[in-house]
Amino acid sequence: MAQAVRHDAMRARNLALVLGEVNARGSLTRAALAEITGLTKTTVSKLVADLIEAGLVVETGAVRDGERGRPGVVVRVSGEHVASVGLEINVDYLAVRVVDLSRTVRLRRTQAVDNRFAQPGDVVALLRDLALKAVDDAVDMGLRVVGGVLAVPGPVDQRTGTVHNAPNLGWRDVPVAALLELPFPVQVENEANLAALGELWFGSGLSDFLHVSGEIGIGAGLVVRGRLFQGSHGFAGELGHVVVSPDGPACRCGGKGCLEQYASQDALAAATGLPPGAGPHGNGAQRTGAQAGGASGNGTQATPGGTTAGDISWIVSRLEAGDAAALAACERAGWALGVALSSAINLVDPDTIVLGGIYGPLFPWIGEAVAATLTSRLGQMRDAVPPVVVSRLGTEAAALGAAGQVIQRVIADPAALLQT
Amino acid sequence: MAQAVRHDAMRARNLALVLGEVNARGSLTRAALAEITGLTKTTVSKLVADLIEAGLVVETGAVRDGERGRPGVVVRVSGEHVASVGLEINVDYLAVRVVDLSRTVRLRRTQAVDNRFAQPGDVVALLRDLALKAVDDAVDMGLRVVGGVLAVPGPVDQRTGTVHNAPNLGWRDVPVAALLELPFPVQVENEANLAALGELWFGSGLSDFLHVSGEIGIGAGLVVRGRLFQGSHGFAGELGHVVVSPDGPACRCGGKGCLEQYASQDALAAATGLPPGAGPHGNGAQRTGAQAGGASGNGTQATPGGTTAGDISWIVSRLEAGDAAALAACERAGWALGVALSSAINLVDPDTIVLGGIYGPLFPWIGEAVAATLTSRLGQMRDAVPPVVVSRLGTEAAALGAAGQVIQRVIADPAALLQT
DNA sequence: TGAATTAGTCTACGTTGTGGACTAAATATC
DNA sequence: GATATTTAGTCCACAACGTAGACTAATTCA
Repeated sequence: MAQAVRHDAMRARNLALVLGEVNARGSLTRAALAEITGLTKTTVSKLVADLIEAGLVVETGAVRDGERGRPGVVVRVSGEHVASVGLEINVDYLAVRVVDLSRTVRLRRTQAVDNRFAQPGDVVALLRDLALKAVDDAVDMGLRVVGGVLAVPGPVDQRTGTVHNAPNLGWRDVPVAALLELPFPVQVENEANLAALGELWFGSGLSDFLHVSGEIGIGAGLVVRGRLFQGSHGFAGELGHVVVSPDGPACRCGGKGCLEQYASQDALAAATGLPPGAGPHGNGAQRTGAQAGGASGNGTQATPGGTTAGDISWIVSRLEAGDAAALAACERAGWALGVALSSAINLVDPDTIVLGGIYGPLFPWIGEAVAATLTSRLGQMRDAVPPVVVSRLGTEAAALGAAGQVIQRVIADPAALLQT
Repeated sequence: MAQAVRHDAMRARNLALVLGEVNARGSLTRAALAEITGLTKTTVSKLVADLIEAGLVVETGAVRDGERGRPGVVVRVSGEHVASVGLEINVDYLAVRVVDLSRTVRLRRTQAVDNRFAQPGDVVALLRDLALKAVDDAVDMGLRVVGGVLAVPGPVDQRTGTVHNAPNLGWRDVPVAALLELPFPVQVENEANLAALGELWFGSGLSDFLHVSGEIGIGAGLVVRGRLFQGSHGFAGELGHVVVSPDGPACRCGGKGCLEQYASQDALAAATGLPPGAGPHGNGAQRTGAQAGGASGNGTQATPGGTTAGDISWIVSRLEAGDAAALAACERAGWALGVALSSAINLVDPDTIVLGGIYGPLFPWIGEAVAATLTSRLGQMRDAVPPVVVSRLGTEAAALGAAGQVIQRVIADPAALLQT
């Protein structure tokens, strides 16, 4: 529910307003800030002084010149003091990113591991080591890490920081946030949502889009006017289980003909001719063992062994070689993605479709089929069919979005930081 | 973009907070308000005094008693002064509702007309007459009408108050808001969205749901935490064109196998055996003529003549008589609705599904099929499949939601009203 | 009848933004 | 090169609003 506004809340709000404008426009003089915000020069000066004292903003020596009159002193967001960590647990790697307040990536660390062979506790312990090392390095750079967010491939209970169900990791009800016990608050979020936020803050500059994360599963994150849409329980965006064909192949979710059966990494690998559990990495027996250790309910899946990230480069190599099966698989996946997206567009009305994850490398072979399907299904009713574009961010998107979310929170409420 | 907070904005916010609590909890003493809002008794008293002076709130003689100590004076939202009008243009009727600030419906007026035989200008002129008469009556009751909202069956450009495309009326780019020229601001909105808001404010008391409006077309409105989700351009909720079967019957939208082809009023009437254009009202020749005057692009539809509201009671009578074709049509419609809703649930994660419009009278024959389809498609992945319930509001939902939206705006920002 | 308890008002005060005067630092003009 | 003009930023008296706690009012309990 809404909160009472007292003088301190008024101040907090105006601090956020000023910092937000500095953040959005790069660098500004106090005079320009007064003009934009509608506050008086006096007030803006006081607010900026507070922000400078807190180390969130710096005066650059540079002054705005050219016009006549006294030149203003330009301020910009300072990346020298405050930072956040973005963490990611995925099927075949762990990732840590440190991002400063000016949204500069200060540290990138990715470690390849096969998490399907490991217990949740071990995975989290390894991630914890990586995170603590990264924080140490950040401190050496003079940065203060104020918080972190962890991306996991599956739906999450945000309140408790528990991973509800991550089928590709074989996790069920794992209290990751508690297990991590880092020296700052850590929030846990669905990878697909964070990848969308990564695209928002580190991508092409759009602020209204549906971001599709193609991985072992297929998730999506909807950003409307710069804000993530989460649904009633935070489980929105399960694009992978949108119906493509109501009597199509059975899916692990219990439905039939879900998008994942046509366009997930596993489906593409199988259709291209990769034998189940016989990809470039590991072997079938080992994998099955790992799965039995954790996952359940995957019995109905077409490729019970699952695939690894290496498989996607194998598929790309087949496509580049002109392999007919691979090309046909992409054509079909593109069509299915188009069908599912046409439902999504009718329901949530996104401005643009951004394809990320495996659809990045596969874009040359599926982009056109997706766009063509959308045009044929939507073109008659609408003035404009949402354009389909590819994300520039690779597998980084989720970890960057995770780090960015903490930064976003500081920008949106700098007063919370001043008090401590 | 966010706005600067000055003293007046602080006050406006706190006025809204107090009024909002009074509105939400029915009636409260100043002391209770101070407790709930966290404001001091002094401040609450001042705010309440302003609200009383503006006529938005009244002291009821009644006092809260039972406990010891001085009894408090209870205040509640006053329905005696401020009111709004909800307007609706639909295929076969015009509706006007006057609702006061306490959300009591003060005036109901519905006029049956066949708007497919009329020019937009004539329809709007008739509605204008109805609205002005209703406003006169409201004034006689001592009410001041502060605004209105108009519900139309189709997507709308809210900024300009233009109906983009209402296929069932045969309207295209009609500037309704301008044509209406009522003596207060009127906003135009999609009927499906307003029906969802009607359900929110006048229905079963839920604040998280997807409301499905079954009519000639099928629309939906998503309410999350008491707020309507609109999408990037305000066109979200087009459930009627969600894919049920990608190679199903052609739809006027250009797609194939859209939900409307299975579960719209027209589809049900046709499947029950109503010959195209030969329903209880009018005849085929007349209808075709009316359609040619306005609509276009309906050539591929199964029942080009369309149906009228009377047809739904005809279908219900067939169902009550045990007609096999009608029962099968409902079974199929329920299944299709379930398939489309399973996609919607995966994408937007609603808490509850509320079926309204024609699905109200049809609920006994389709409710179970919808729920069963949802359970079979979603049950394995989720702890809980959203329950499917029926709306208590009949055809009134949209007009009530329209009126309610103005009331909601006053509650959310009473200060805006005080200034005038 | 008086003590206890709770509701609401009154008054001095603190915090924050405002508006206009004032100082500072640049360019334009003669 | 001196002076006018223009724009940036600071200073100070003031106004708006919420706060805190004393105070009055109205009820129940003993």
